[in-house]
Amino acid sequence: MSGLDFDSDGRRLLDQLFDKWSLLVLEALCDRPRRFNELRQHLPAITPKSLTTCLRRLERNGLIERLVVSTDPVAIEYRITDLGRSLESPLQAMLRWVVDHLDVVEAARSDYDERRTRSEETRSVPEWLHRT
Amino acid sequence: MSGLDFDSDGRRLLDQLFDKWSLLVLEALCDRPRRFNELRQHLPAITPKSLTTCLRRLERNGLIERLVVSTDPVAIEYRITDLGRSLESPLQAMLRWVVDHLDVVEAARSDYDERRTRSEETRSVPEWLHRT
DNA sequence: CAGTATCCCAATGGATACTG
DNA sequence: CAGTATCCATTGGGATACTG
Repeated sequence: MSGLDFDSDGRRLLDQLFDKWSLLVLEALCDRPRRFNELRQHLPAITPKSLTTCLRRLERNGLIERLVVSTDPVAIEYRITDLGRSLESPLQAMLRWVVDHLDVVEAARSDYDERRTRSEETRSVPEWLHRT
Repeated sequence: MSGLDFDSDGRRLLDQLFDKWSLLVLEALCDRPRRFNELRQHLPAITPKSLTTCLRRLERNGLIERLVVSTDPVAIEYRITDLGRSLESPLQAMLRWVVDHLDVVEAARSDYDERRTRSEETRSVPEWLHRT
């Protein structure tokens, strides 16, 4: 009754879905099919290696397809599948939440850090909390 | 027009939100406030260290609160904040998608792996794709 | 263009034991 | 009960260079 029951399978699926780039790549492909280097441009910070890994995973999970288009110099494009499309709206909702709440989360962090540093002048804030 | 524009800030926020346990912990707290060991029971595989880390992060991001309840032996409970609550429905949607599609994703994987192993008898499937 | 191949480091997170 | 302290293994992922 407490909502969803996650056994280890759910846990692991979550891992693969939410790696560092998957959500962003998936969103880019929701928009329209794209090619490898288009995606690289769209996600400026991604390295070719990471992008490859990410695309293979999404493909393996059935969320996207890799298509070899027989044009003159063959083009390779990635496009979302029906399964991937079914994730679109939950995905968009999450991403939208993130952009809509960037500032308030940021504020919460400053707040937290300040309270921490004020109350205990001795111990400094663990820096693992600081990476944005 | 391609939807959301993610600069590095969005990227990093995503990191912190989607660590290995955050979503699950957050969901557990959406249900009702819980105490440390309650959460441990609810997430059987989590270690105390990971749970602590996760809770501190969520707290720092303003999604949950840590409350010291002055009962006889003091009780400590974690409860979701309004900010955290605002994430509830996108979160539930994502988790629901996952449970609803566990089997079809699983099928897609078997499919992918089989096609791979069939087409190239030589190279075996990279095992990093195998961890469920 | 669409990747692969290496090298390498930082960080996540498991296991375990201990504590106010 | 609610953590903290260590130690340690894995790995995700960046940088860079190379290739069919």
